[in-house]
Amino acid sequence: MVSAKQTFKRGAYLYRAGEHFQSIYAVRTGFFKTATLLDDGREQVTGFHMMGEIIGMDAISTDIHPCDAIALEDSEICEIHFSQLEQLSRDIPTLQRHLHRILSREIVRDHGIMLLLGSMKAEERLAAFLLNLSQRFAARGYSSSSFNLRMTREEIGSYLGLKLETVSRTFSKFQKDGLISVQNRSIELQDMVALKRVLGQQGCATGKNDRI
Amino acid sequence: MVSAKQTFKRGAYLYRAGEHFQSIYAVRTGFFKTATLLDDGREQVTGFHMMGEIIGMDAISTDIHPCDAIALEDSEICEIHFSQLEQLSRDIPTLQRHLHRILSREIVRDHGIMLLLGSMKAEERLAAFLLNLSQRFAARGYSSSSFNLRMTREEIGSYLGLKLETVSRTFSKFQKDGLISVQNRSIELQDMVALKRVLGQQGCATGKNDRI
DNA sequence: CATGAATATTGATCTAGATCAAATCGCACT
DNA sequence: AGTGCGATTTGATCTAGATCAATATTCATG
Repeated sequence: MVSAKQTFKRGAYLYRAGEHFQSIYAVRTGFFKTATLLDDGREQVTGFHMMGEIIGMDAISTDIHPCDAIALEDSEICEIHFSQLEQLSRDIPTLQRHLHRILSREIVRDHGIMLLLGSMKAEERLAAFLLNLSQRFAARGYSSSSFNLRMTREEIGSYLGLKLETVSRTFSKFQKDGLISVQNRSIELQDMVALKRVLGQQGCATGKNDRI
Repeated sequence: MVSAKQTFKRGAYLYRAGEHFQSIYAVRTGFFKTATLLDDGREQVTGFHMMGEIIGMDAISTDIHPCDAIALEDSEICEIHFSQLEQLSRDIPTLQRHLHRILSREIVRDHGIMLLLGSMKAEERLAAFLLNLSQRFAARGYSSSSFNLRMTREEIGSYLGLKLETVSRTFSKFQKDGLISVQNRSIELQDMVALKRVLGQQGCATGKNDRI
């Protein structure tokens, strides 16, 4: 069911929008983005995916991938043949339950982003984004306060519903205020409490910084 | 597995955020909204649900409902006991596949809203919203051009990431331009082609008007 | 190592939509 | 039918973030 690891160079497509669906993919190492190409040529980023996360579940409904998945750094993935997974999960209830939880978790994650896009302002969105990355790195045994962004300001902006200039300016402001230290793609969270306070300040989902 | 129909008066809760998860629900008649109550008391609407649609799938991942589900008019629902559904879907591959498609469709739907919230402007969002409702009514055998909104301007705004005044103003503008006719909750789409053109105009997901 | 193309920063200005405010309308309930 | 509250509309103003623009930095490539 799970095929051997495959490697993808930075910039390589794991799959493309429109391709037939056959498998979901587990990121083993590296970093991916998923994105939809809009008619006018711009792209909308729908997610960033790191080690241990599953991509491709949005294709189950139509058997066609609705978005592209692109490696943001050299990466390894495990292909999971979906009908074999379904077959197996018929015999192993625990696996079945696990699959359903993973599908549902994706829905919850998306609701969190809808919340962010629908009700937070720029600083809150960036703070939520950084804290979410931090927490995911921490869960994988990496530093929660110091990491490298794998994506451009434009990709962050697309994901958060902001323009790249706004992303850049907000990073600069956070740095000026001593919340973080940025130089290019390298980020250090210097005052996580204050970052959480940015999130929690006004008219938004407080305390729910695991929302993304 | 499927219990007898239950009825809910307008305003009644089908379930509340924080409650233990046991079942998903199929809307038989009527109209529901799902919403998360934010810490500051405001609510973020995450979806509107009509006849034939399934609610509650976001609770599978944690066994706790992350949002409220509230009837917007007198409604009937069918409760589907989820572990019984899982049990049954082990024996009936077609059912299993169907369940997976439904879960995945919810993910795709959410990605559509993320797209809308992240890259469309007010008029485009409203046009997408109206066309989506229209298409869902049509699919159920109701008029695609004339229907009643079950929700307030504020709820529409919360769903679309707009303030209620903006929703109202945009409806008025559409009416002035002859695209629709509104009086209170009753809507008539008078020029669907033009509405689609609003959607498809600038820097947004054109032609993908089934996106919501 | 040089060169050019992405990527990022920063400033100046503009605008869509938020906010504040005030009528008006419509519906539920006595 | 009257009453009162929530929902809606519309106007006036304000502002966060978009847009336009110029420069600086980083990185891939021959």
